[in-house]
Amino acid sequence: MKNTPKQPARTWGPGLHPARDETPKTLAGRVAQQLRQDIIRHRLEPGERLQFEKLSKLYEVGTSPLREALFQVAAQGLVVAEDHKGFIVAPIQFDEMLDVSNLRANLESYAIRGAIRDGREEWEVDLLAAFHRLKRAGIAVAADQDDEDRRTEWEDRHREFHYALCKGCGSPWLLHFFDELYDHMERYRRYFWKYAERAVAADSEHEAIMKAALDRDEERAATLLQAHFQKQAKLTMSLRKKVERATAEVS
Amino acid sequence: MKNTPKQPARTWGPGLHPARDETPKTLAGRVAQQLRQDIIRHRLEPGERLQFEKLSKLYEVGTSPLREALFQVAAQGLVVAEDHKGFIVAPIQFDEMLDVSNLRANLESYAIRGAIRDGREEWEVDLLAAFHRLKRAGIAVAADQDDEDRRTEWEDRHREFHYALCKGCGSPWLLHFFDELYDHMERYRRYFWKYAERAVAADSEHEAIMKAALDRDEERAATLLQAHFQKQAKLTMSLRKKVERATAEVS
DNA sequence: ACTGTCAAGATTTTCGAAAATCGAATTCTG
DNA sequence: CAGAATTCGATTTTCGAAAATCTTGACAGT
Repeated sequence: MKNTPKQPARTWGPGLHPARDETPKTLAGRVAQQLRQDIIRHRLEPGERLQFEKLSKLYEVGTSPLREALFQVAAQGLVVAEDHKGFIVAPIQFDEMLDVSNLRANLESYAIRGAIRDGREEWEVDLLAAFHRLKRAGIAVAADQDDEDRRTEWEDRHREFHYALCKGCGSPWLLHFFDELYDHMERYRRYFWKYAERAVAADSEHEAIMKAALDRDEERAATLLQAHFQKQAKLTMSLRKKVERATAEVS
Repeated sequence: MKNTPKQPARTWGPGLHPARDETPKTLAGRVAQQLRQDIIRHRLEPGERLQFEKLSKLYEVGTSPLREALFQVAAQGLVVAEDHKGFIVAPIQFDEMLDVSNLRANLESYAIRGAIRDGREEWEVDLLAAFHRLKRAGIAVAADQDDEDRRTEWEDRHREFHYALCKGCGSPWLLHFFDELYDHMERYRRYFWKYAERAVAADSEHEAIMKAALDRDEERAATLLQAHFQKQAKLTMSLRKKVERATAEVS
């Protein structure tokens, strides 16, 4: 028996995904993560120019890893690259936000249907746990609306809850797209924090969706999820006007 | 009136997309395109290790642009990166192919519905033109099944046809995902060319879909599109077995 | 006053060598 | 002899400087 398989002996990497949780061992990777965070959290302003000299000092790395990091984040759309002109933080565009929201609605509906059909017990358990954590975080936020850390905590739990909903579908590509889209959505949500007086908890909606999912009721779950997104979209649209007035004053 | 808008004066890049057609002005970008092509067209084998020295000679560039190119393509999933271990060409995984196919079915259905609702006359015209070109390319392929160039031509037209279907939906993000997924799908399709005796033209299906779209019949168009994908999936599943037998013999 | 050309300055992109990391073979230890 | 620690060669990653490109502003011509 000859040992010459066409595929390499060890099935190297995963199919995809840098695996969200594990920290990169390389400088470029670490900088990429920091960049993502700094953009989503608005430490870097939308449309801001990202010059190598500045970033090099800020993150304390040379140009090579910095450049690689920028390309990684650019592939995700959080920064925009133009040849020989440099990089900028992706500008805020409300139309894009709507686009992202709509796509998420479609994608997550599709995912939840798949999960309800194929999801195993592990999926159910994880989902339940994720909701529990989301609920607790929601209570904490309600207690003090202005606590940045609590909102961040809630934001993380919120992501994990939606992720848990989708996870059972067993589609790596879908989960990959989920990650990309969610980052953008979070950026927009945080952008609104500055203008919205109160956080919209909507935990009851989340609970209803979860219950439908655990009941294995495809139609109900998908419908509720769609409604969830639609409501959110309407809310942000109304905020949009407020923001546009506010920014109009500035200029 | 003070000139200090928060957003930069010129609305720099587009929201997204390196714009498929235009050739990059930078070495890194060019190499990235070549890499994509070489992977999709199987000039580089699935699972093959991509060492800097080799690629550096092959593409005649230094390590910096090469590295950047690899990251760009890795973000797309055509190569897999692992820290301090290097890059490999993404392995062929039939499960992934199914995943990609299913997601495409969902995404393109969603897109075509949007296009039928919102698509303007320009969309209709482009779609018609795309189909015409696809048809001609199909005839050329039928005349000589083994002509590599004709199959490539058909493949390009096929992509453009499906793209034209989706384009009217006006969702940049969806079109972005379309691009990513299609590249992978094409790679798998080309992989099968080695094992399939005859190309499956299925132009009649394409025509039916187009007509439904031009009739602005959402349901019919979406249903036909879904069926189109389902049929394709079944076909490839049967080929899969054949391929697995063939590769089993090799090892 | 308007337009186009050209040089200077600033910035990005690329190269080539140095540093860091990994995997495997080798040596040391119990 | 088994298992842990170590050294070595190969490869990736990073740095710093050189080359290429773009932008700005001055200047000349119409």
